[in-house]
Amino acid sequence: MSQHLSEQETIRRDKLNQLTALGIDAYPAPAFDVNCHSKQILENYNDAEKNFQQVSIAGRIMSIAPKGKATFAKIQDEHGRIQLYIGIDNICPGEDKTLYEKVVLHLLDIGDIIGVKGEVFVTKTGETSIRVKELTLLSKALRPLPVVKVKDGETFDAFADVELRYRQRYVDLIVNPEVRATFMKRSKMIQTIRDFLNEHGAMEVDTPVLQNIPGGAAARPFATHHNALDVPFYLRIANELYLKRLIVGGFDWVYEFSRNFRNEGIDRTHNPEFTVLEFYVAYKDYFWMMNYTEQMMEKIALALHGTTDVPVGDKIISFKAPFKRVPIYDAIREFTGFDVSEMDEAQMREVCRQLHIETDNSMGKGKLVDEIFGAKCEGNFIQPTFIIDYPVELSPLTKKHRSKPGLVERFELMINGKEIANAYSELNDPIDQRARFEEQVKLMERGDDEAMFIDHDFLRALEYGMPPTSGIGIGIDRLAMLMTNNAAIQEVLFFPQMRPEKPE
RNA sequence: GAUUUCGUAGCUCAGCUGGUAGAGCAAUACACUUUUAAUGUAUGGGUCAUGGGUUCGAAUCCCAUCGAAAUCACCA
Repeated sequence: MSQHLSEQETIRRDKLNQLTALGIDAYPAPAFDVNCHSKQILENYNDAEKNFQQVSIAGRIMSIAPKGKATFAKIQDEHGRIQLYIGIDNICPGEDKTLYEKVVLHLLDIGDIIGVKGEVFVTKTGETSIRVKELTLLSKALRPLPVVKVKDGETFDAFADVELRYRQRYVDLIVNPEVRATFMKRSKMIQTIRDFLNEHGAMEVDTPVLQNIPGGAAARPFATHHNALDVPFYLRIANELYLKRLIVGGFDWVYEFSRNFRNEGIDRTHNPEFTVLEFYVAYKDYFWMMNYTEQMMEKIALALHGTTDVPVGDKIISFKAPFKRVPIYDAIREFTGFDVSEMDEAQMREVCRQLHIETDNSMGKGKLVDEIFGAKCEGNFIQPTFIIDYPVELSPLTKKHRSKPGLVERFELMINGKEIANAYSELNDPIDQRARFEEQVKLMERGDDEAMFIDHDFLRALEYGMPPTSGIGIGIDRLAMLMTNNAAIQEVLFFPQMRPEKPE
């Protein structure tokens, strides 16, 4: 297959051939022993002590500026950038000046990965640098890297085209340090959560992604097919029903970072695959879960920012526990003036009409409440707020409220006007659960294409007895957006889904 | 899915009401052994997203297609 090459690509391939002709392997096999990183040197070098006199370091050339018989280059390793001073007499002490005159001056490019050995010193202009004594090419780059320059905090020629950045995330990561920082934060966030759960005795588990009956959420699944069994499978939309089976099985606290798949639109807050942390704790209820959740959120904010005040857009969000708790009907009353708590479906439909909210016949009472809340209330909860006590119609897997008829023991955690987590006192009454599933079937018959299927094995599990349990799902990508101050989910996913590109 | 905007050199962009493509960085060559967005001089680099149409003439106007972004709808 022939490939169209740009001028610069052709030149680099020619350089590769020249290197080969000089007997230099552009992709050598031997390990290159690294004994320090850029950051270690920059933070710890002491010019009086003359430490770091035998460093061995590797990285990617980010700039290279020949100045006659000396060349300045900057290499980037995982921890940052450091300047190299490559003097002809340092790397070519003998008669043969080929390495400098040919390789350094003509055959090395921005983007190449090299390993160097040498001593650290400070240049006249005060920049801690490495005087290179040995230089080894470790990998030749055949494509030119975008060259981003920064001066006085101002960035020039930023590699900023979002399509290119997402499709070629590797380039984005090389060239944009703040992108790298976002993903490091995301990783640290997940680590903090995992540590927090493990400290409290939770067990991390794995449950099926391929499911016969996609359950645990209201969403349209991806369908696939298993050839050997000749049966349809669905990619999971949630792992809830499997984790509850494990609670039945006798594990009292299980969690999973669940990659979920939903066959819906893509926009700046939706990717077809996304990550939800779900965990279930036996013998707890949703009040316990609210307490635990706010502690966890506070811990995450502290781990990532060193404070509970987190900047998000032009706002500061305080993750300081405790968070406000607002019953959903109170929220609706506050933002619409209507008390819908005692209304029937027809009255509620009239309220929707007055509020200019579109409804259709597939919507039951619970769905109408959800619509009103979504349209008029949700966006107002900027600071972390638990919205509690949802209508039973909306929550087929949730235990009925201990004292409020028609409601369930459920909360959603709203932050910056978006739902971040959803939790319940789990429904463990198998008779009630069967009735709720049957309600879902009726909704499906009314045309709700997101109503849940009956999962008979899950009912069977409940019939063996599940302890009272509280469970939660936390949108990890959404939380990462908040914690890294990014408005697009694509910014916190390494490889967001996009339409396939045309072949080059 | 709808609407709007965008797609020009490796990257970032300019190119007014149509006259046949330009800058900075990057690249190539030369000079320079402590530079800092290095500098100086010279040079090369483009099926202007793709395919049609209008026109004497299209990067520019029109249509379609592909890709992206924003807003909306649905959802987490």
